[in-house]
Amino acid sequence: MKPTSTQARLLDAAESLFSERGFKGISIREITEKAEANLAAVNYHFGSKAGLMKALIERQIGPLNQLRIAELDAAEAAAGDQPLAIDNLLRIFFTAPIRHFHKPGQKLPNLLARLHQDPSPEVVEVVVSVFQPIADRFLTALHRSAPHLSEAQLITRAMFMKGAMVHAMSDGLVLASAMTEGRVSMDDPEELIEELVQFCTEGFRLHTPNSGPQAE
Amino acid sequence: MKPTSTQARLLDAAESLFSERGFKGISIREITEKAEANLAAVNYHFGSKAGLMKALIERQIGPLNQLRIAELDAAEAAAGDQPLAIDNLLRIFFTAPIRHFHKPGQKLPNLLARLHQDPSPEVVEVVVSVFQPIADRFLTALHRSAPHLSEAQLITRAMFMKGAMVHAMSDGLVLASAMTEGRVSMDDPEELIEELVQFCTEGFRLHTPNSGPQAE
DNA sequence: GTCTATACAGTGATAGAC
DNA sequence: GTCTATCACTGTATAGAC
Repeated sequence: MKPTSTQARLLDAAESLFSERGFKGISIREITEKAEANLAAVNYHFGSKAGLMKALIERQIGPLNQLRIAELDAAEAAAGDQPLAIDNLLRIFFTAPIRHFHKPGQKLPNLLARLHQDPSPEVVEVVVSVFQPIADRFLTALHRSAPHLSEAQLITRAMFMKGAMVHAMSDGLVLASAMTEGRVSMDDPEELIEELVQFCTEGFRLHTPNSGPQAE
Repeated sequence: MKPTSTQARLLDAAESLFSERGFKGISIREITEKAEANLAAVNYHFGSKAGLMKALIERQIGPLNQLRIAELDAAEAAAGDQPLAIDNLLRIFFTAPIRHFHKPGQKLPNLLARLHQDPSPEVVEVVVSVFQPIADRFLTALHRSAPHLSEAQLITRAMFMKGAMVHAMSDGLVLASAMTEGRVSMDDPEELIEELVQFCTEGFRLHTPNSGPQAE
């Protein structure tokens, strides 16, 4: 099985292996063996193991983020001067990645979830470069859609939202699957999207005092 | 600096090093060097690198979970037959760990967040053994407090909740800090607890149809 | 029991031949 | 573009000192 280029075979092999066992859990010897390439091929084509990971992440996430930004642009154009309703905004944010990744056997979200928490500078650099633009774009829109929140509240709740999404998508959900012993929590992506949209929308709508103990 | 036992020095050194750079990111040699112990000390006292991590996690999390379960027991006893209000239940769940960990320089939550996503069997075993009991306990209570939700909805939203909490606690929040460039989202733990309680309470209260597209 | 030195197979990376 | 040889490093195991 060597119908494709060495680069493509390396990317495919690395994607499935990293997704299964994590970045640090896979050796480039395993990758090159599965891809039927030489040990040095990774460094030749991608510069390093981290470079290979960055390439495969961008291959998957790049188009997805382009799609999300295009949909947000369209929705904002249609709304004119009006800010988007929070649930519409969140639906745009969640739909593309969940539809794309929420399939049986798709393990890349697990890898992404782990990368979001990885402190090594090489990994941080990749994650920031891939997700920074889309995060900025949605935070700005969210700020317009939820003007009742202080900046600290907005960022905090955006963290809650990101945590909920990342967690829900990484099917491994190691604890969850161990906890629930195989009872899948939700297998229809459309249902998961809607649950997540509703859950977070309510959270963003809430208007709470933003500091200190004070009576209502 | 060798006032304490070798075991204690190893635990302290490993905790700070793992928290900074992750489980796989730190070598036994670095740990034993910082602890002024011999390379083989880790394997002698803890059996393996994973055994050392398990010991330090249990040292920190064990008492915290005991406290949470005691508080839940007390609240349920006080409520008699009545299920607890969702916000009270969540407040008990969040308060102890956030008060304990939400301090400047405290990086253990970052490690815990990463461990929750780590696929290696050795790590999964530790995480499950430490968090399974408390997860079961709270899921049961949550089921009583939110009887309007199907089991799939309950588990799904519990995942959202866990994701939000874990994400909010791991201050690194690599993306967040990069995204917001140092603007701390929320430094008062009590404020963070209350934001998280309110955010998730609204999410659990929601009553949505639990399958298929159907008009309201 | 506790600790030490050392050996072993595995890792990512690289220089240089082809 | 590919390959081999080699480097410094990793976690682990064990023999033996105290």
